Amino acid sequence: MRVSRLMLVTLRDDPSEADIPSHKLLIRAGYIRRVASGIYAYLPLMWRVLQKVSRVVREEMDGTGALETLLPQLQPAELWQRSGRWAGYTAGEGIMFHLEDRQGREMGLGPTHEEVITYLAADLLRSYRQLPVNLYQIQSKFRDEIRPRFGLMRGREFIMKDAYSFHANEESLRQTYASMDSAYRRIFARCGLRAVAVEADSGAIGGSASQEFMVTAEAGEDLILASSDWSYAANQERAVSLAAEPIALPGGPRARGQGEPFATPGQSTIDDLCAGHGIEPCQTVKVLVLLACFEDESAQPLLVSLRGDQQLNEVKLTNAVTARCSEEHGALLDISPIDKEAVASEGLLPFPFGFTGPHLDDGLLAGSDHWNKRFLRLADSTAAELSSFVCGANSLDSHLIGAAWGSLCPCPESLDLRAAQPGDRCQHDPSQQLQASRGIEVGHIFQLGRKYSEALEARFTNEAGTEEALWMGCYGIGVSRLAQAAVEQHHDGNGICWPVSIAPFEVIVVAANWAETEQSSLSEQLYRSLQEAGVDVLLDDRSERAGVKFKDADLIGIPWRVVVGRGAADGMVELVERSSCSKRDLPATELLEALLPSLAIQRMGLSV
RNA sequence: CGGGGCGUGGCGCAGCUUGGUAGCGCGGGUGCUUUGGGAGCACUAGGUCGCAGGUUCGAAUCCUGUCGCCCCGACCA
Repeated sequence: MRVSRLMLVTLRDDPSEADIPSHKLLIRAGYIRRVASGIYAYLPLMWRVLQKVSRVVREEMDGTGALETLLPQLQPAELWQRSGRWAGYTAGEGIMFHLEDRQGREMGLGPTHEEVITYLAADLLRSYRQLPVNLYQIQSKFRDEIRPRFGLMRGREFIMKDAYSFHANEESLRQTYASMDSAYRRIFARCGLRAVAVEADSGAIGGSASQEFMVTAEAGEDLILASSDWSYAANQERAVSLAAEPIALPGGPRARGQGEPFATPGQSTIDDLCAGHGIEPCQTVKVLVLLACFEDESAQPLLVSLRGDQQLNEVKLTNAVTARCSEEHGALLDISPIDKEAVASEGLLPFPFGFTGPHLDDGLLAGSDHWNKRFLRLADSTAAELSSFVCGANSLDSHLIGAAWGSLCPCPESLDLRAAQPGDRCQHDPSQQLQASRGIEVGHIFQLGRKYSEALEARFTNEAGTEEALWMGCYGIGVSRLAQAAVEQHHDGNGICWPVSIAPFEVIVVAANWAETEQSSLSEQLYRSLQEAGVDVLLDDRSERAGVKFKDADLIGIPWRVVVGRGAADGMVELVERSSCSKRDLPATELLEALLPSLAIQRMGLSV
């Protein structure tokens, strides 16, 4: 390809719409253009990058025996209703674009394809003899993100590779999951990305085990907590850790564990309370009053007890509430704090906000119009383990000191609800501390189990001749996000430094002065011989000044530059490597033998 | 949705406080000179200042509404 024919439009200034380096560079270098919020056009250079990434993905997926397919993006609501996800994905903060067709039938634009693929599996998979199978596709996904961001990082339309596997038993699922894990590591390495695998929450997709692949980068949206040797790494929403040991409350339980009231006028926060009375936050139990809203329009008040120095992990809480209530009430749509206004509009007497204790009585809910009349009571284990503590007295301007579970009130169900923090001791090795780093999630693999196959009645006949639900896994890679993540990891002050394996072109031949016949004809000759050698080569045949061409070549990030300049008369050219800036002069006749071996190695990406 | 910010030639911005009919840099076109790190000079085209109302003799500027975009939180490949 010739640069003069490439519709290359580069920008000198950073675009105002972008903040992070990769987003700025992709726009400046003429790779993408925004069409609407979170919706981008992939210009010819970008499309070549995406095709190269896709090729790596295909090769590795095909290598595991997976089958490429293409599923509809327009999907009937019915399938989503059967899996129980329609309401969660369309109501409230749901992310599915949805519409009605001319007959009034509801449809959704696919944000993911578990429903469709399971529907097909139900139709096609009948016997254990057909299993396991793993189907994948590379196509655009649609998600009405609450906040699109950072160009291709979080778009509302983006390219994803999604795969779904079906198995006769859990062991087979684990094997495919493991082979996807290693395929993913090869894919990211081949694309030149430094990526790490971290434990993850399964989120709305559901299922049991799940692992995310993170490209480490400052601009990453996710917080990773990892031990210093990286033997443990997890997304913060999933991470577990050991909380600091509590300091025992002097005096232990008082008033037979009921706690002694003391006046705490206006001290409605942990900080105020502790500062006013010489108490440590870890000696207190704070009680969060929340409301969970469900698909069936029911609402469940929650009373969550946490040790005062700990923070709630909302993902863990959401999972806990879902596990306890979704069977009866459908999808959990939202959890939010209950405030004064909500209490009043529900026709209830005021709650003692700021002075709430875990013994708050269900009687407060008796007059409720819509809410469940009993609190769902949960406690983080750090709170449950306190032998005596300070907590709200459930009346204004008063707390209790020396309260104990059992005497004050029964200890609520105890589970892990706290957010792990950087600096916490690791569970697997208390001598190590968790450290924070940021990451861009480029892949996610799940063991789904039988959630979808049961909902959509995807069954097969096993060896014993009886029917059972298929075991499923699903495996995603954000292809367009991966491409931008590569820029985030590979750029410098002059522009992008693409890894050879996913660069739109591998080599650019730059004639310093196209008007000089010696330079232009030697350039043409090298261009042809590189093409014949199977190299993806770009020829800058523009009659721009050399400086402009060098700047553009650096900006768009072609890994190798061959400069045909003053030495052309003597048959000499200059070979420049973009990433290292290393330069060497050599006879044009030796270019191929100098370049091809390096290219052959670089095309394979990082060594795994 | 809550909080913050921004919409002015293709791109990046100034002008707005204190209303008087739009300017700078880059980019585009033509010509001459230049030619290895975003050239110089000259000429030139291109904007009803997001949109709709209102105030005013007069609005890019003041007021109201509305739309769009970006940033911080929940969502996720």
